[in-house]
Amino acid sequence: MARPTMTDVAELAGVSRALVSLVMRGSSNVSSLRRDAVLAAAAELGYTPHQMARSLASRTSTVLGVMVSDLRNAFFVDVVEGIDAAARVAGFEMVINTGGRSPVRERVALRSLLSFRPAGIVLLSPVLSAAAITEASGQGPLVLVSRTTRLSSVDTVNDDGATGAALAVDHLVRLGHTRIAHFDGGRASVATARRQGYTAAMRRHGLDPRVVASEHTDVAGAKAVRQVWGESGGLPPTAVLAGNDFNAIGAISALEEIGLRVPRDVSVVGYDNTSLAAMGHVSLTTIDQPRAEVGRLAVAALLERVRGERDEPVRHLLQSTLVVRATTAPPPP
Amino acid sequence: MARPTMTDVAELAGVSRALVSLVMRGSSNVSSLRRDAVLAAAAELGYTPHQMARSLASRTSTVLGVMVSDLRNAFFVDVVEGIDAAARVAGFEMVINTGGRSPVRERVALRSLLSFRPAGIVLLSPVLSAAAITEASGQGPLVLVSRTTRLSSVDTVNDDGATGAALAVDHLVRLGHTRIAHFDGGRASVATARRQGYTAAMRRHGLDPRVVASEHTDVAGAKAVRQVWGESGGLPPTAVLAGNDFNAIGAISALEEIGLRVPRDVSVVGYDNTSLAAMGHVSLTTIDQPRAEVGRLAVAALLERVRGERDEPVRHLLQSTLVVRATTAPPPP
DNA sequence: TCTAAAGAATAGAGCGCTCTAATCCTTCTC
DNA sequence: GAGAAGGATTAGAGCGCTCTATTCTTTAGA
Repeated sequence: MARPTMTDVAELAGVSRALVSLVMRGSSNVSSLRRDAVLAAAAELGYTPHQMARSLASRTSTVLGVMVSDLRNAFFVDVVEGIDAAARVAGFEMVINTGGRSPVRERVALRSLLSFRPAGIVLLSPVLSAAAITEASGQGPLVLVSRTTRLSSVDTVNDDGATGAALAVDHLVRLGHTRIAHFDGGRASVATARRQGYTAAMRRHGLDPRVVASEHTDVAGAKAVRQVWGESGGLPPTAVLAGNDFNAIGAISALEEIGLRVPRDVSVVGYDNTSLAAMGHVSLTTIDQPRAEVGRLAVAALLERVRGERDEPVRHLLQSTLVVRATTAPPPP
Repeated sequence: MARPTMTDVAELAGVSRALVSLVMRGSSNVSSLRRDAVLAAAAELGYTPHQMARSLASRTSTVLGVMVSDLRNAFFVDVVEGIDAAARVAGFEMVINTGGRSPVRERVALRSLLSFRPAGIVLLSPVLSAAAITEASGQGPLVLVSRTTRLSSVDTVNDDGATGAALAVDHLVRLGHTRIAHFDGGRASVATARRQGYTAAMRRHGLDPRVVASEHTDVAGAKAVRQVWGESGGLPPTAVLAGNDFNAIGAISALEEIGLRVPRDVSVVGYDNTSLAAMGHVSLTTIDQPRAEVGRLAVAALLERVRGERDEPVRHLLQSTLVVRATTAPPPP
């Protein structure tokens, strides 16, 4: 009942264990006679190589570890799919782990991933401490997605949040808006670039930036709306650039609750173009990041390090695009 | 630069490798003197046990493999979180893999998972062939979530879709609806129970069931609406029980497009209570499954098998609850 | 016919760990 | 002070595989 091992296959095929190993690894220096015998024996026994024993003996790994800070964020899931596709093409297998946006849990998850001695690690928007990242980077190639670092042993893949935010501002200005608020992403690692891009773009247009503290959740988006429109004095914005799509959805709900129509009274732009934004019922104007490409680049960077083709860090900065849907329109007269 | 091994720690601490092994496994038969020395040495070298070598030698595994058919479905993600939490408590680590709703990819993913010789496997709503499941179940404990089987070597955790659907019908009937349609989930494995529950509940109320072929996507939901309301002859339904939340969202969009208001003109009920449904902007009446509980039960079932505490299959059928939000109301007069 | 070279197959050590059995200390008892 | 008992420690084999030599075949060349 025990699972068959290489020795079992070797015995059945009447060859040595080493030959079985060669066949399983697809070596060309094997006569087709023996190869067929080995494959037949393996099939008969239902033998499949023991991945762990294999990587232990070869001191190599075909595993790419991926730590996702938050699986509930559709953006990350799309990146994961990109990673998976690229990894499969390269003959690697992806193994995911999640940290639930908690530094402690992320640390545990990362440690668990590392205990498999993977060929490399991708951290998706980790909230981990820089120290933990430094430590992990000593164990092998490491790529950071949606987070920056100064470590030269670590590669990064980020979207150009500054340009993306500027795209949104330009779009709104073109529609005629002048009072455009930004709901900030708070401690999210991508928030800084977006905020700076927004502020710079507003200045460029000769407009006053207005950054409202918020977070990347729908609850926070709703709260920010109630705060801004609840204030007395000053004219309220006619447009909002939310920190991400979730925040935008929350904002829209809250706006409609206080009797404002989107986009007739207020325009709203999201960020990330999650599947949520695309749904007919929502139809959110938003900024799209090439998510599959993010995953692909992360894997590519990792593999370059794995193969020792590169030592210097690479910093990918991906261009975003504007996706116009139904939540933006000219401001009310 | 090579990663430290047990031998390095043993030498630095001035003890045998076996003793280091005992300390790392937390054995109580070690003097605190030696234990401290070993731990100090391990800390100094930055040693962490090599999980693969460990499980190879012990012929055991602390890995629970999880194959998720579709990470984009928030429902599964919630179950995964439940699995993760339960696994961690039991001292196991979860490793995820995804099959992208393709039988071929799922097969690859499952094989990859199995090559790690995990302690057990959870398949989340797989579209895999029954043959592949049978084969995998020979390799170790296997739990199926959101899919049924007759295999006695496999445990299952499902929600009671029939009762859940009945809950929705009862709610709508109570509001006064009599023409209630059901948008079927097609080939999704949970669709059958929901459909049967709907049909039975309608009959129980003396109403005519009306099942519309659809799928578990928003596009399909919209299409079903256009089909039903595009028909000439007969009165259209005043309420829809969608196959799941995505389908419901699509249906709502399409209804609004053809000028019908939800819930004033038509009531819509979803299924799964995904985070989507809870968002203010959507606020969907839906059926809630205890997702974290699903994950917990799956892990529990797995561990009972791992520990050899049980041989007969267990079939969990979880009760759902109705969550009333803003998409259901009495029918128009 | 003999030898060299290339190709095919294998022996055996070792990857980093666990586990069994054996050995080494203490301490306790009479 | 001898022997038993029991806890602490270690030696060494082995998990399922890969990898470096090494050996065995075969074929080609002179």
